[in-house]
Amino acid sequence: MASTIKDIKSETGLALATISKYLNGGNVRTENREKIEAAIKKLDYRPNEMARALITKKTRTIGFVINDIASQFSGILLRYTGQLLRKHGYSMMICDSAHDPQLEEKNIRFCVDKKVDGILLLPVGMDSGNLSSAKAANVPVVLLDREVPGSGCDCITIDNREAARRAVNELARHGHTRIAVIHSEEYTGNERYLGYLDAMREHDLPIPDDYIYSGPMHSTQLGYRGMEKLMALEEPPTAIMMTNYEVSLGVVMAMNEEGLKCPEDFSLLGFDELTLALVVRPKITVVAQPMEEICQEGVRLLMARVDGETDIPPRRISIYAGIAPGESVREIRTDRTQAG
Amino acid sequence: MASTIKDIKSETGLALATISKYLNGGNVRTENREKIEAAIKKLDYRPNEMARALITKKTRTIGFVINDIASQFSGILLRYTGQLLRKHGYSMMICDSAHDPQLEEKNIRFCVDKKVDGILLLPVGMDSGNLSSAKAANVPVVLLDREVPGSGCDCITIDNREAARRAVNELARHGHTRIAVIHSEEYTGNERYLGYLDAMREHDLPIPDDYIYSGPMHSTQLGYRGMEKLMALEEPPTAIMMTNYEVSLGVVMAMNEEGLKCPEDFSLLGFDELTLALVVRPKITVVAQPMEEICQEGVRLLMARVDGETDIPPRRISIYAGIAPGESVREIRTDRTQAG
DNA sequence: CTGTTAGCGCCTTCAA
DNA sequence: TTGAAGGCGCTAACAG
Repeated sequence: MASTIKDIKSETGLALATISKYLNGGNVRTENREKIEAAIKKLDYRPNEMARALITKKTRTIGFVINDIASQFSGILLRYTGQLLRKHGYSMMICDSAHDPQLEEKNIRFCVDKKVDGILLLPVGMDSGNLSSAKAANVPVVLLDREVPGSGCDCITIDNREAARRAVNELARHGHTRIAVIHSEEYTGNERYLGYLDAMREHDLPIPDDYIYSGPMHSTQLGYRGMEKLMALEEPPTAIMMTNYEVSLGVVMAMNEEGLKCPEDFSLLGFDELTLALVVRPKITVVAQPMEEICQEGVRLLMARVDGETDIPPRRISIYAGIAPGESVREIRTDRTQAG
Repeated sequence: MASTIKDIKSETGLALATISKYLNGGNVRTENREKIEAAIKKLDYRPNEMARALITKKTRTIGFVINDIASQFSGILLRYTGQLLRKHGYSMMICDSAHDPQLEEKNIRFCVDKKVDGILLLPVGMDSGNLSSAKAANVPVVLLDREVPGSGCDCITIDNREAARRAVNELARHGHTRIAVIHSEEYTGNERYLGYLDAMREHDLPIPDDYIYSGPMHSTQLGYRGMEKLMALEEPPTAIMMTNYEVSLGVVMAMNEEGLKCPEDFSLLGFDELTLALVVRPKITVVAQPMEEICQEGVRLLMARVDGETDIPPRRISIYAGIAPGESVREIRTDRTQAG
């Protein structure tokens, strides 16, 4: 058995309240403080967090419910967030929703049951019903990377639609007119698809149905399947906009298997500056999400809510995401395909 | 305020014990059960896990303390482990040590303070002192992927040394005699380095100091720096053994920057069948770690310990890791370099 | 099967 | 500043 505050009591002969006050940073006579400190060291005493939380109703723990822990993007977000929370004296409890909305609901409930002080959520879907347990228990939730309509939560995203629009503009500026998109129907995938449409209309470019490939969620498979289709087209596109990192992986795999090269055969434009952008040659041009900033803002807002800020209505913070240039977009001079 | 068991009491008029028994799966008169269930639904009652854990001393939560949450290998391990634990009715609390042994010590202590029932540890270093808080609190720990000498814990690893030996044999079989290694001084890096030495001696191959590049820990930087050095050698190796995934990333990046190709300029052999092995052409030959099996065994052993198995001495389970062939190793016919 | 009675380990009034 | 007493929400003996 671990030692308890009572053991400290019998060791020092002091009253429980005195010891408790010391533990919580109160003023105690120097003489007694030394006694207590000695006893703590001797008995290797550690306060029981459960008992403490039972009374104070604070665990100094934040739950991070994440859509897909196996994705690289998640890993980096979690790394930053963990560091930031630690600076605030908070610990982090991570739960993986594995792309499953029902699991997400369970995870949120689990965090609430574990009495976390707040939740960071990178949501799987768009269903604000998943948040009901947190709402009922008055646990503040901050959304990261994706919005959930009607959630009433603070939310940090990048300017997805606008960034996608700028990216596709880049393709048009290089003379591309046959531009395809592979996107998911998730929040980010859809926003980026809308940005693609914005840019295409802006430049008065044709948008054949064949040039739009979509699936329920971002995955390597989605990119792979989409690229297979696009390559098989009678009049294939010259450029492809890939709405997320995993999709990009799939596209590159499909091209590899066909022995096709970028940018000679296809110009590519993706999202996120992760492994792929570092190791594949030529380097792929991507929209680079400022992940550290997303985490900073998210933690800042959540800490404010946890500290009792309750009167302020939900905020939506949109962070600018720039384009990190690579060599995956070639110049097209005439209407016909031609090496750049 | 959330409702408590007392609210159920006043709602139903039953005694606390009856309700408690129902909650814990005991037999209750049908009539009362229906009353309780109705009250629970009406008040949206959820048992307070803290109060419950305070008495039972069981949280049904496992802590997973991981060396580097940003690595892909970790992400996949966490995904599998979370699924397996869930099947056992356990939840998982993930803590990132970010390659920092001191943080690892804090993380383990944090898990112990949070009263987890057991800990899965993918350790940063070799210091069993980090485990003292778990030892003192009698919290079982199972080591994953890496051993910690003197830890007295169950441990699941692959046959690192043997797998590396087999891998280097493969290089020798293709006629390579000038084989270099880039390794870390961490447990896995070192074991794999020993396997390299085994194979080199077995084939009576020279091991110039220049062909061995090492650093304190696995990182992209280590691979990048190492490859820079190897490429600059007067008599460079023809093949390179990379002792982990991040190292491989760095090596490929360095080769890309010099415009060198695999396998024409260098034959490569790595570890882990992750993104790199999927998207880089030619495909890189790697030692493929059976990650799912590692997790299964780890969870199995930990569950046994948690269920009170205390008399059995620590077990070391070593899992066979095979080679997933790619096209990154070319054939060498004569002593001189020659395209395969 | 049900109800009563003690606590789990700690914090927080109060009075001294 | 200190000590005694009560209670956070729940479970685990008992006795009925």
